[in-house]
This record gives sequence, C-alpha cells and structure tokens, in this order.
Amino acid sequence: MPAEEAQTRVYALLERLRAAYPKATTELQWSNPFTLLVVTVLSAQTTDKKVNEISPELFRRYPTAEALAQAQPEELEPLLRPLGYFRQKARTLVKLARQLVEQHHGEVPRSMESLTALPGVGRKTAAIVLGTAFGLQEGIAVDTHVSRVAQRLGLSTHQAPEKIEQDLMALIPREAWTWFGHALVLHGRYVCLARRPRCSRCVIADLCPRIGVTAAA
DNA sequence: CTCCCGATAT
DNA sequence: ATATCAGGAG
Repeated sequence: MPAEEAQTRVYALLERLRAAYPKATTELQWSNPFTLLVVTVLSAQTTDKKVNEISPELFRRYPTAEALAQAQPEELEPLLRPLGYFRQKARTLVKLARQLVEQHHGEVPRSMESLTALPGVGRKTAAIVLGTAFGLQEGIAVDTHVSRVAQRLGLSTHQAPEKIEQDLMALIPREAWTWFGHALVLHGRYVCLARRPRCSRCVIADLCPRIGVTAAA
C-alpha cells in the first residue's frame, strides 16, 4: 500500500478510536511518578488487574524511592509472587529504587535516556511514564497489545517493538502518541483479543485488512 | 537467543 | 492442556 493511502486510512482510524476511547489512559493505579514507574515495571507479563491488587500494600510499606531502596529484595517476594517473575521483579525494584535515590535524588527522571538507563526500564515503560505522568510525548509504548493490534491493522509489518514504534511514530501525530498507545491497549484488551478477536463489536473492523471488505465475524 | 513465572481464559 | 498477560536483562 502506498504511504499516502496508508496515511489517509490512519486519520480515519484515529477519528474512530478517538470516539471510542476519548480518554484512554492506563488502567494501572498510580498516584505520582514514582508509583506509576513501579507499577509499570511490575506489569510485565501479567495483567494490570493483578498489579492493582497488590500495589496498595506495596506502597503502604514502601511509599517512596527512599523507603524501597532500604528494603531487601527477599522481603518483597511474597507480595510480588502472584504477579509472576517475582524474584526478578523484587531484585529489579530494589535496584531501581536505589538508583533513583543515588542518581536522581529519589525523583523519577524526565528523559527517555535517563529512564531507560534505570534497571527494569525499557522504552515501553519509559514512554508510559513520560507520557502519562509528565505529559511528554517522547515515544509510543509498544506492548503485546499495541504490537498485535498494529500488525492486524496493517500499521506495521515488523515484529520488533522498536520497529513497530518507529512505524507508528511516522504515522501518528506526535501530540497523540501517548493517547494512541493507551487506546490501542484498551482496544486490544477488550475487543481485538489475542486468541479470538471480537470483530463483530469492533468500531474499526471496516478499516482492518483482516475484515475490510469481507463480512465481520 | 534464553530466562524469568504465577494466574487466568479458552 | 495451552496461550496469554502494558517486558527487560544477560
């Protein structure tokens, strides 16, 4: 498909998504940049719902980077167990907090470079924190949902998250990057499901190569 | 590339 | 039984 034609279809997509998910944001519970950073790190390969179930107790015990930096990883493990990867996440979280204290005065840094230099923080997590906590459009968070939906919509043919992000950034107006990421996550989570997409109640099915001119499932 | 890992939907 | 869940490090 010519780039120009793809761009025209993207504007139609954005309009539909804007109507369907006008205020799309994360479903993770957070109260400040530090808690958002932590819950986003914890959300790897688990559901937001599970993270929200344990995060209140986590932040009751460790409300700040300073408090978390003084913890031993082992004492976090029982709390993190239901999330999976719990030993790794416990170690990562304490290392992360210690670096925040030692290198950033206990504050969450506001640049992509500083954030991705932190343990447990890749571009996906950094883009969420920058966009959602600070309102900075520095990238598009490509997770499993964004990756799947973008590919099904034909917005990218790549598999590598960095490549998908580049394709999306070229197609989406910068001021919409953060919202667009959240919208695609919600669409992927509730409509464009991994195993069995619910195309019959998809607001962009007619713009999707999978359905398009064909009948909706 | 492999490893980390429990809970849930299908 | 198996795929999937807002990934990142070694």
